[in-house]
Amino acid sequence: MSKKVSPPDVSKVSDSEWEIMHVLWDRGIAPASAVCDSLAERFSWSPKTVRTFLARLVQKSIVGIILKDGINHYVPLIDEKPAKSALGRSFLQKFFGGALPSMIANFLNDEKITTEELARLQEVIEQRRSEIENTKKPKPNK
Amino acid sequence: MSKKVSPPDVSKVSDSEWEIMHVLWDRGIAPASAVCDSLAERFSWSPKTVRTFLARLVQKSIVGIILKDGINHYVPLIDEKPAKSALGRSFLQKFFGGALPSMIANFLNDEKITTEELARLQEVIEQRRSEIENTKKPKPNK
DNA sequence: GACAGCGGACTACAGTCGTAGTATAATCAA
DNA sequence: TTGATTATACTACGACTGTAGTCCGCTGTC
Repeated sequence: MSKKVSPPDVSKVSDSEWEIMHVLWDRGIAPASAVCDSLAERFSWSPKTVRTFLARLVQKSIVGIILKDGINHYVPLIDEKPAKSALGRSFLQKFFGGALPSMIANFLNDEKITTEELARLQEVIEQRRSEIENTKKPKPNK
Repeated sequence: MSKKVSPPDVSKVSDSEWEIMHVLWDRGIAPASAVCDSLAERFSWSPKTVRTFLARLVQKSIVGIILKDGINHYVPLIDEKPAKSALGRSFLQKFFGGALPSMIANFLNDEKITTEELARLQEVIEQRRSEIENTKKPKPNK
């Protein structure tokens, strides 16, 4: 019956741990050494440090371990999109009282944004809008 | 000469401290007791706790103290919009590689968003778009 | 078969955060 | 004036974070 033991809570994940998650989401599964390699480009963390983060993520049930060829391989236990959505919602709530347009306006205001990007934004929104329209009344009259 | 001693760094402010900032931004200036009152609606923090947060914000040069009528009044030393922008950019960078459309799409996807909100979003974007158009060529031909 | 290195589990340690308690000085009420 | 309240400053303390170090067992190499 898929009883939820302890629903992984994204709010427990620290900044550095998210960096680990990005790598794991990218690779799907990876041994610690590969995670270290991926991060080496952007951070100068000791492998020990990376392993500590991995261990903490495992403890938090955000990452799982699969033993393969005698060494630990790490896999994300939470999906990327839902996690980002949750974080986004939380951020939105915390700083803009949950009002998406208000947040967007803030982003648009001080960003050096191009009209092309704005056009892309409008596309995205327009598309979503029509999606909603279609699901709202799948068949106009049955 | 307005020499910047230590530029207040928004990344140093913790979650709880931001709640204090919201109140101070709202009120402009307030004694600790008023801050406590404002927060009492949404949190059950002891006044001691609130004062600790205030003190920490002062130490971080995010909030200033003005002595008035013999008691401390607290004032924000950073503006609301720039602070939120900085936080927004940082969030955007951390989770969406800085790609605004990508973030927006994420928000739109799993939110129970209304067509009204989408319409408002389009308005905001359209407005920003025409603003850019106008600044780009203030006078079509001079 | 003894040592060098790698991976893994456990330990360390200072700084930050959430959440107050204590001590002290000034203030108000009776 | 004395006792109660309040404001301010200082202290406390456990959990979480960043950043490793230690110890131990296995493996491959002379």
